[in-house]
Amino acid sequence: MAQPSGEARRRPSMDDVARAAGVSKAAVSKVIRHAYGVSPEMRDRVERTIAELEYRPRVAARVMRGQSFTIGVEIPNLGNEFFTEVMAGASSKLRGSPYQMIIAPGLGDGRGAQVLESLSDRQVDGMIAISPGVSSEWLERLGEEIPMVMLGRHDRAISYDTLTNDDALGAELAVSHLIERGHQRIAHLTISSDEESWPRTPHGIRHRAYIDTLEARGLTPVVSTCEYSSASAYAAGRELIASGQITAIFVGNDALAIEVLRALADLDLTTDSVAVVGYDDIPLASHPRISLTTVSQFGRHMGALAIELLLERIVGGRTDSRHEVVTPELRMRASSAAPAPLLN
Amino acid sequence: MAQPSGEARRRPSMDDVARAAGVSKAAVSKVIRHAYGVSPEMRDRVERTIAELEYRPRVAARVMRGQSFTIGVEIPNLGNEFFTEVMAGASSKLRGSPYQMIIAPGLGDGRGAQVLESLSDRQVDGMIAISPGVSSEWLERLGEEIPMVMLGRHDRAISYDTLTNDDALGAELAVSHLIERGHQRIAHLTISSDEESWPRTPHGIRHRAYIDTLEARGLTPVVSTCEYSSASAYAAGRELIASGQITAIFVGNDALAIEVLRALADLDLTTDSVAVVGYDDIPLASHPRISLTTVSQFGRHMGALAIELLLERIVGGRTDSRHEVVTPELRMRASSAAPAPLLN
DNA sequence: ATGAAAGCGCTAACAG
DNA sequence: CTGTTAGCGCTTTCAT
Repeated sequence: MAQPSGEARRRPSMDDVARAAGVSKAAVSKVIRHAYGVSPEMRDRVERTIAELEYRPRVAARVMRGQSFTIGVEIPNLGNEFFTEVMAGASSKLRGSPYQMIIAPGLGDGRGAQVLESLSDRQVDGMIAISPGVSSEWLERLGEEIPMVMLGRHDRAISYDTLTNDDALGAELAVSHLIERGHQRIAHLTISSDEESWPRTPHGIRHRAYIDTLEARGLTPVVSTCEYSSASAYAAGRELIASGQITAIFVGNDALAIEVLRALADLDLTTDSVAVVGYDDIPLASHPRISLTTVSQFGRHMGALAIELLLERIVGGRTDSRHEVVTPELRMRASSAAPAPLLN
Repeated sequence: MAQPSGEARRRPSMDDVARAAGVSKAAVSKVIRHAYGVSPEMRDRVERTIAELEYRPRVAARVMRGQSFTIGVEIPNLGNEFFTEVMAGASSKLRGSPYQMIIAPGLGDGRGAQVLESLSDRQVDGMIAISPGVSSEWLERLGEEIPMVMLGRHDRAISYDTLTNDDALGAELAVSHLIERGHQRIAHLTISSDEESWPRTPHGIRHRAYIDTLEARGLTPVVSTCEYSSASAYAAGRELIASGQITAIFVGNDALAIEVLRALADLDLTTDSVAVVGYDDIPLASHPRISLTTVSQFGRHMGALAIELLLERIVGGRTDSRHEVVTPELRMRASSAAPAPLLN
């Protein structure tokens, strides 16, 4: 049975293995790194001892001299299925590689930099992040220290890679679709952020494209903003619906759009009264009970692609930056029916 | 502007700070650890230099001597909202503490131990995990090395804490509710696992309670199992519904229940034909389009509680184990209507 | 092919 | 109150 707890057992070190196997630490090190210069017999002996002692190298000690074999991923919000899809894509791409992924959840509001710093303090071999609210100057400096790929940033960085979808196209697809369905009074619900970075964030670009598409058709934009929370999206959506002035809402992303559907239902309305279109195509959007028209940006694929780019830097040694853009696609579902007569 | 990329800048070390400030490393160390024995002037000078050089201690070097100020969390599946709720609760509890949380996503099937090991290799100061598929002997050994709290394990461990909800009660609440609603032919859709551990996993216990509750009322159990995936749950749910032999399904958790709702809708049926009850009360369950009757086990609260238990060990030095049980509550919603006449 | 030794950046005794 | 010193467990030249 287990020993009395509290007496923390010390785990074996490389020295213990070396001693037990009657070889040098260097030999053990070579064996675990699959490095050259070890005879089959030695390898065998060492591996046997490692198994016997259940030895596992400590990452920290390893990091002091070499790599951590760790990829850090910063994710602003665990509750948004789009992000978890990206993680899933990344995770599956990493399978079979010696790299392990750790996720650092965001701290909300403008604290994205803190999370990136803490990942860097851990000396991950590379990182993937989704941090719209960090200045590109700051990121450029971080990118010089550590391989990095940023998702959803439209800046042409030189020290790190970016991976986005064509947000302008996606928003245009969404809005054009509503117009083609016959909608004239289309609102946009988006996430507010600071004036400074806003125009280059995904939401800022979608917003711009929404405005442009409407104006090109001579229609009037109606913009409402909310914070990045279910409650805020619900409230803003409800207000928009209750105004009775619109027949459709293009929402900044699916997670928020689903809150708008909630508000709609709470007002005893359906998407036949007010059409709703989202962005991301999270798995839930295809659920028949939700059936949300949306724009797919292929989250899983983006996650996998991000890992590819990162490994090109880490393993392949690439140092020039790449900027990949994924082409989004419209997913037509039941939430974007043709407009009913205006409520008032 | 940024330097040419590729020329990775070396980040300053404690030595650099000491040199620049004209003091010893020890002094710098004391300042960043807020340790005793530093004069205000020295503290001031060092802090100024730290800010100037933008110095941040490297976690790895720190770990070699002391703590990592990191809490590792193992989560089997990022896509399940219940788990992300637990994370959110944990994360909010950690705010303001010097500890940072990192999440290691599960690798699927029986590879839970691997993730725990890799967290331990990183020498996190403590860890929280949801690993039903790991033997308790193995966990006891790990618990002797590192403070640990396990969620959803019903074993009375001695080297680690456990935190569960009363799964037997929860399942009984769910099944009794269906019986009271008038259902007689109630199926159970659950997640299969190895014979060995199954009876002590949350799903095993819910299954047992389901059987017992039905039999106590003289009703016949109908059990279907699936794997931990949307597709598998969908298929199993669809088959159960198509059989036409049941009027209600108690599903092992909400994520799977939502797939059953999907199958139901795809068969052009509603919960008026086949009632559905889940487990967990994820945020989506309360969405009016879903309105899933379920059993709440207060995920956010559990996450926060897990951190509390862990900090008692890490900071407070507690070494005896605690085993907390949360009392679940039924959440009645529209998905558990009274039964319609049998289909065949 | 193998091992000895230096050192990564920090913390913790211990001296002064 | 401050600085010196000895490691923590690895990787990596560099001899042998």
